[in-house]
Amino acid sequence: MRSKRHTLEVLGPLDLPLTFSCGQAFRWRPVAGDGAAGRDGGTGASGLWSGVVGGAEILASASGLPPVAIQVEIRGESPGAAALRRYFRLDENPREYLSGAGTPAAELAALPGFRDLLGMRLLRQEPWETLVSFICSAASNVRKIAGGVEGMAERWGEPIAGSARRSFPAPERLARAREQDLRALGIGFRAPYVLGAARRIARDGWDWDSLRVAPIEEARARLQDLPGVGPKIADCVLLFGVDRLDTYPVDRWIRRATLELTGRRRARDEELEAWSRRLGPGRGYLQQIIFHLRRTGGPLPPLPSERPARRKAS
DNA sequence: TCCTCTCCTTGCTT
DNA sequence: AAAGCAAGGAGAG
Repeated sequence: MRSKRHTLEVLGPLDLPLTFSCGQAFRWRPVAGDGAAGRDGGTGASGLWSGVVGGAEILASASGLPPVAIQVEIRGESPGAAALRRYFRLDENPREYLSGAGTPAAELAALPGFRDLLGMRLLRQEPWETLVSFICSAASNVRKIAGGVEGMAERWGEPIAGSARRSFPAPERLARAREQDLRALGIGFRAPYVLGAARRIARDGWDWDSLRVAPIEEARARLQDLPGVGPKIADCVLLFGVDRLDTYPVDRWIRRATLELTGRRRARDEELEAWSRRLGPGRGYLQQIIFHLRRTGGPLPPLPSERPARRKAS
């Protein structure tokens, strides 16, 4: 099968390495530099990335100066250029999530380093793969999660024509796996959760589309009914898998960062989530940037509007 | 109902 | 080298 190529024009800033490595997706990896070079040590210095979307391997790279674009080469069943634009969320400009001067979102954007991260694109990923990925994320790290997800694809996924990679296996396929074989991939105590979720969905069916429009509390409750899915993972699935940017997943890093931003010493997760609503409808995207900012840039200063008023000396 | 504690795998870090 | 730690969840108390 001949591979197809597309040039996807980008609205707004774009940082492909950040987009693929920030912890939202787990099947993108740098392609070693081609030819005699090949000495980037897997750092992606060649600028070329390989990922799997549906039944296709996508080779992606960012083209140079404005107009910025993503060059893609597709192997396997092409999802089509329109679907890839959706996947990369190229129809939106991330700056829109900061609109509204004087709002907490705008204050966030003023923090040092924040603007440099606007090239992070929130991918519209496949819900089922997102669910499994984040079930595996419990008390883990990006590297281990990626190993587990890739291992499931290698073992139970469908081959992709013209590619060495495989699609992510459907729930019905994972439901037939043995727990022991899942554990062999290194996902440990999360194996029975993955298996349980796969079996439930394979047996009872699952309507992802209704999660896209359901009231957020109802959507969260439905996901949390699955084994291995609590509040944090439910929110991640909603955010990354069904395009619900009106979620604010609270993990230990976001908890710490949000406490700092609000200038509070302690708060329950629900209170942090309630505060996040002031960040507007794009708070899920902002969460992802805050996460990265907090992990790489140290403590965050309180936002001006949240800073407790200083008492005047009497 | 809500909070806190412990256990659960694995592998890398200190 | 033993202990700590990592994008949590489930179960007990």
